[in-house]
Amino acid sequence: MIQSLTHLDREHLQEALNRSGQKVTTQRETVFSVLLSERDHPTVDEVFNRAREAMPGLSLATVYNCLETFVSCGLVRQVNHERESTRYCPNLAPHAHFRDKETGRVHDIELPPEVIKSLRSILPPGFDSEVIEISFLGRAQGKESTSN
Amino acid sequence: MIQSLTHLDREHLQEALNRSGQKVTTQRETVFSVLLSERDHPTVDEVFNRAREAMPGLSLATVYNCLETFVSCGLVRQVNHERESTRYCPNLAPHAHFRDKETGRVHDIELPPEVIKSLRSILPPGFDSEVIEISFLGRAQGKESTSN
DNA sequence: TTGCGGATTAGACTCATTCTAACTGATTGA
DNA sequence: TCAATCAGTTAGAATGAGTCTAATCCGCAA
Repeated sequence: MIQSLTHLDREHLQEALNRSGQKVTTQRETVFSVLLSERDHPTVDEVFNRAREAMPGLSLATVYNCLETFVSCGLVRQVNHERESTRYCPNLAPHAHFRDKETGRVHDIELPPEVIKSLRSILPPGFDSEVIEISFLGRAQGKESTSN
Repeated sequence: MIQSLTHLDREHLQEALNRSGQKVTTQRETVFSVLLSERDHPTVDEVFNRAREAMPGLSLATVYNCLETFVSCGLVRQVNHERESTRYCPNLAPHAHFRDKETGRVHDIELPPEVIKSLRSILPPGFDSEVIEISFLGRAQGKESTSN
């Protein structure tokens, strides 16, 4: 079930869109609330299906557009695993991803600053990186939480 | 220009294929030597084009098959970046990848064991990972080497 | 109220990858 | 020696995530 946006989330959305000169639309609100309602790193298709419950006329292209918009204005992160469909994640804190081999589920793993620092330190001189992607593949026992 | 396999490399190939019950073929030798000749993380298409210089009849499907075979018997690693074409890398030592935003070139970054350890240590209890993928995105100045 | 520009839409298109089914060629064993 | 077998190869078709296109929609400002 999609929860509608809290006042705070709506503000967050509006602020980020305005900052990059884009508008708040009901489609964007709907897609954004899908991402916030169940933080399980859905694919475009999953977002599409969930969003249509609230907004039956919504088109797949729009979901692609909305998600791309969110990524470009820094509201949401893309998560890629091998060549599987791209997944989307509204957690902006620095974190790695853990992909459960068995369930396919993706968990967020908090990334302490000192680990980020030690990673940056392995870069030879002259290499300057803005983005570091870290993903684990393995098994997660117990833990039914979908994490975020 | 594709160099033909050294005696050692040919043995390496044979050993790995035999271990998983598969055969050495001239196609596999050709594709393997393409990977070793220029360690620049080529895409399937690049491998295909280079390999055809030495073996004009070679088909794309075979290149896919060979590379898949090498991956499955642990001779070669796949490198994925966002949703771009998969690249292939015959460096089996633990390493991260650095993708140059400007040139698109991929460099290998050595991964010291203590960094791997510190990464593993951020996993909560119950999470067990076999594979860790680390990729940097940024700019590499100077350094014309294609690294491996 | 009209016009403008951004957003949305359906459907066509792309292109990496996978699948399929036929063929090849080496090996086995009768 | 010949046929059977079987892994590997091949061309081309199929798949499917994602992108593009061109038409339409909608909200706002003149």
